[in-house]
Amino acid sequence: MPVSVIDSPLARKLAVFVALPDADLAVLSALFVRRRRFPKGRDIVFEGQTDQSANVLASGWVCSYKVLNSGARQIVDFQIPGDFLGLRSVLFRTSDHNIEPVTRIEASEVTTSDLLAAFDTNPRLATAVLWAASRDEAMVVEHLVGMGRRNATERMAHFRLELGARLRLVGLADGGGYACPLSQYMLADALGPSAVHVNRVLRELRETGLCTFQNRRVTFHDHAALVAMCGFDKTYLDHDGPLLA
Amino acid sequence: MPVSVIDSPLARKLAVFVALPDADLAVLSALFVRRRRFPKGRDIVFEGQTDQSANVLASGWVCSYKVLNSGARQIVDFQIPGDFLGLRSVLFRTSDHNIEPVTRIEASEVTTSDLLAAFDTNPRLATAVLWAASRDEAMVVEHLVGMGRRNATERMAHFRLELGARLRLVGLADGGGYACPLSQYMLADALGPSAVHVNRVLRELRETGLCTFQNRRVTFHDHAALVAMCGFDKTYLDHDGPLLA
DNA sequence: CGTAGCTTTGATGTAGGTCAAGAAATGTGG
DNA sequence: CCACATTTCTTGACCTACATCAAAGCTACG
Repeated sequence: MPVSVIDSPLARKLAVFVALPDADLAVLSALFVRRRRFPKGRDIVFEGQTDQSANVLASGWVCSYKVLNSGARQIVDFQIPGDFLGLRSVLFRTSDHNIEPVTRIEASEVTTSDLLAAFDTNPRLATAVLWAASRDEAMVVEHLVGMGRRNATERMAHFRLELGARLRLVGLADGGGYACPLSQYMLADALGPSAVHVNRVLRELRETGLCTFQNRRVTFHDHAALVAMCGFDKTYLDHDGPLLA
Repeated sequence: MPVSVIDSPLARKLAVFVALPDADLAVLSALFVRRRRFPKGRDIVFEGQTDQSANVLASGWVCSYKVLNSGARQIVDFQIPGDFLGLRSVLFRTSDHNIEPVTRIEASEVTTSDLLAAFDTNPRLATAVLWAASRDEAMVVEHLVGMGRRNATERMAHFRLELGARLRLVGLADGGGYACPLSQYMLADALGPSAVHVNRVLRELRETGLCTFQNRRVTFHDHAALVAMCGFDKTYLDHDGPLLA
C-alpha cells in the first residue's frame, strides 16, 4: 500500500478516533478516485443545489456559509484537508448552504452509493465517518455557543485555538502556530463582528502578547493564557485518543 | 397494529420525509420499549456523562444546553415530542451538552446496539433516522446564522415560526399558534439577549400586531408579515414532502 | 396566604456597528 | 521588473442595539 494513503489527511484524522486496520484504509483510498481542482473564490456548491455527492478536501481551505435575504452572510464553518464537504447534505434533496474555496483546492469525490456500499463491507469505516459527522456538528454547536455567550475577543481566541487543534490532527500545524489564508473580512463573516472590529480585536491580542497574525501565519505566543482567556476545551475535537480499539 | 404506533410523534415526523411501510413502523415501535417519566427542571443528561443510549421524547419539552466556565449558559435547541435526545452523542464517549426537561416529560429509551441492528434489517429506517439527525444539525446551523446576523426581534420571530412549523408536523400546533411552556429566561438563554430585553422584544411584537405570547400560548396574528420580517424559510424542516417514495 | 419565581418598566452604561479615509499589501499586464 | 488596480488592513469619530441595575407588580402553588 502506498504511504500516501495511510498518510492522507482524512486517514490521519479518522485514525485518532478509530484504529483502522490496513484493509479499511485500502477501501478508504479506493473510494476517492476522482480528484478535481477548483480555483479560489468561485463557489462550488450553492444553497438549493440538488446534486449531492460527498467530497473530501485534499488540499486548501473552503468555507460553508449561508446568505440572508438582507444580504448579510454568515460563515458556518471552515473545512481543512481531511474534512468532508457537504456530508450532512447527502441525505437532503438540496444543499442548505454554499461552499466557497478560500484558496485553490483539490477535492476527491465519492458517490453516496459507493459510500454506503463501503459501509456494508467495512462497518468500522461507517463508524468512523459517522464520528466525523458528529464532530462536525459538535463544532457548529461550539460556534453557536460562542456567538451567544462569548465576546468578540474570546471568540477570536477560541476560533484560532480550534483551528490550530484541527490542523495539528492532520499535520498542518505545530504547537506554535499555523499558516492561515483567511482575510479579516472572512473572520468577520465567521465570527459575527464587523471587519473593522475584527481588526481591533486582532490588535488587542497582539498588544497583550497572546497571539499574532502576520504574513498569513497565526502564531501563539502564550498558548496557555489564550486557552484560559476563552475557556477552550478541545475534548469535542479529538476525545483524547481512539474510542474503538 | 395499534393506531398509537403509526400515530406517534416520531412516526408522524419521519413519515413527512420517508414513506415508511407498516413493517418499518412495527420495527420502530418495538424499538422503544422502556418508557420513563422525568420531572421538570432536573437535568437528565450532563455534559461529560458517559452512558449514551438514545432516547425519543414522547411528551413534553426539553432543552439542550452548554454552560461556559463564566457561568453563562447557551441553550442550543429545544426538543419536542418525536425528537431524539442526544442522538449525536451516541458515537461519542461522552455527552457534549446537558439536557433539562422544560416540563414533565415522558421519554422512550433505545440502546445503540438495538438501533444499529434495526438499521441492518430495515435500511429505510436508517435513512429516516439519519435524515432526522441531519435535520437537527440544519436547525443548529440556522440558529447559528440567526445569532450572527439577525437582531433580537428577528431571532424571536424566527424562533417562534420554526417551533410552530415543527409542532405542526407532530400535530401539536395549527396555523394560528401553539402552547409554549417557555419562560422569558429560557428564551433569553436560547436567543442570546438578556431576559429584560426579551421582554421588550415581546412587547414590540405584541404592539405591532404580529404575534402574542399570553397564558403560555403563542398566537400568530399576522403570520405572513412575521415570515417576511425575519426571512423564515421552512425548507430545512420538511423539504416539502417525502424524498424517498 | 405567603413566598419564590416570573414579568414589566425606567434609567443609565458599553460593546461593537457604521462611516470615512489613508496606508500597505497583493495581483496583473506590459 | 515596473506601473497601475484592487483588495486588504488600519485607525479615528461618532452612533445604536442591547446589557445591566434597580424596583415594582404579578401568579402560581405548597
